[in-house]
Amino acid sequence: MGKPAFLPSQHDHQVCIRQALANAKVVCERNGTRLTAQRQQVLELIWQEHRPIGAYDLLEKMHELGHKAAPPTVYRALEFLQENALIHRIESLNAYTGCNHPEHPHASQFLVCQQCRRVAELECEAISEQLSRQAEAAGFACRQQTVEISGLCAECQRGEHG
Amino acid sequence: MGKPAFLPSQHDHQVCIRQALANAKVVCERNGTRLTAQRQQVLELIWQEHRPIGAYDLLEKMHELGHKAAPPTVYRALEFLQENALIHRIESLNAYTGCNHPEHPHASQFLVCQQCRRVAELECEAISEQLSRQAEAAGFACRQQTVEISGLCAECQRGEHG
DNA sequence: GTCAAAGATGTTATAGTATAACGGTTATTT
DNA sequence: AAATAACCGTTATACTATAACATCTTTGAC
Ligand SMILES: [Zn+2]
Ligand SMILES: [Zn+2]
Ligand SMILES: [Zn+2]
Ligand SMILES: [Zn+2]
Repeated sequence: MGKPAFLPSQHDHQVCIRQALANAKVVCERNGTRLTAQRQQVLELIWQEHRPIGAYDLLEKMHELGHKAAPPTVYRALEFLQENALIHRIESLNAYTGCNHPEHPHASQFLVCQQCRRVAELECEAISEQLSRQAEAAGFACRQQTVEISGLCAECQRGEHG
Repeated sequence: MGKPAFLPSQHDHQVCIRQALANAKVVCERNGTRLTAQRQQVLELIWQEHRPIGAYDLLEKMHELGHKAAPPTVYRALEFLQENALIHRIESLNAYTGCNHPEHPHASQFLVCQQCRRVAELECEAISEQLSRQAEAAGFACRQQTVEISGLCAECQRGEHG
């Protein structure tokens, strides 16, 4: 039994952040890409919570930290982080969230809570393979999967988030 | 064996359009909603091709037809058509496409060709149920599924679209 | 038929998301 | 050190979507 998809609200999130940064360094080293201070800052801001965050909210947080950046700055960092599989874009929210297992390629499925807006990343091969199979049955060559499920997380079903 | 997911480029698309309009009338009647001239025009424009179309492209087409509309006009029509399950929004494209079976509720999966930009709508219960099951296993109450697969359709794999 | 309520549309302005283009700086390689 | 490539700053602009308020139309009750 692995980790639950949604970690409890009260988990030690500093561990998540530290792990994410450590992973990022390894991944970039392996990829021969540069995790510059700016890119790392954006990644850290994304990992502040298990909630996707929009580009302009990131921008605002950077301003609060005294880093006067313009939109292209944050979009470039986002592009880099996506290319290095360190973050995912949640299409249904126009927002970005940290990847849980950036060290290996994978197709994810996202559970998006409509109440608390937290996101959980599933990595269910049965689903991704079934999708690929159905696509191939239609003669379609699958390149990328976007799977996002909206609903209510367990805590929100119990009314723990108002 | 039902229809193929992607109809051949050369099929008689007038049949698709007529069928879509006939379906729309039935659905709205049943729902007690009004398919006004404007809403019908937007639906027709969406059904001009099996390609998702953006709101502002719709707007432009309406202008070409002499209908001087502003963005809220088209967005309202899109909202109505979505509420009546006559169209779907493709999140990964910010675009809209006609629904193939608006007469019954369903969870769809979309195949989006990156080359010719056509879209096919699958309605595979095995997939939607497996997604629901996985979500529930994580304690998540599933309300809506967004499943979009990017890749190459059969014709484009054969180089038929440049 | 009249009238009130609800629904639909028109209009203007603005919010939110993303990229183009160009120039300058920093890091890496030769 | 010079050449190259990668990265970053800056300005402007494109693209997507909604807020707010006025007007018109349809519907249903009386
Ligand atoms: Zn955490
Ligand atoms: Zn929640
Ligand atoms: Zn057709
Ligand atoms: Zn194609």
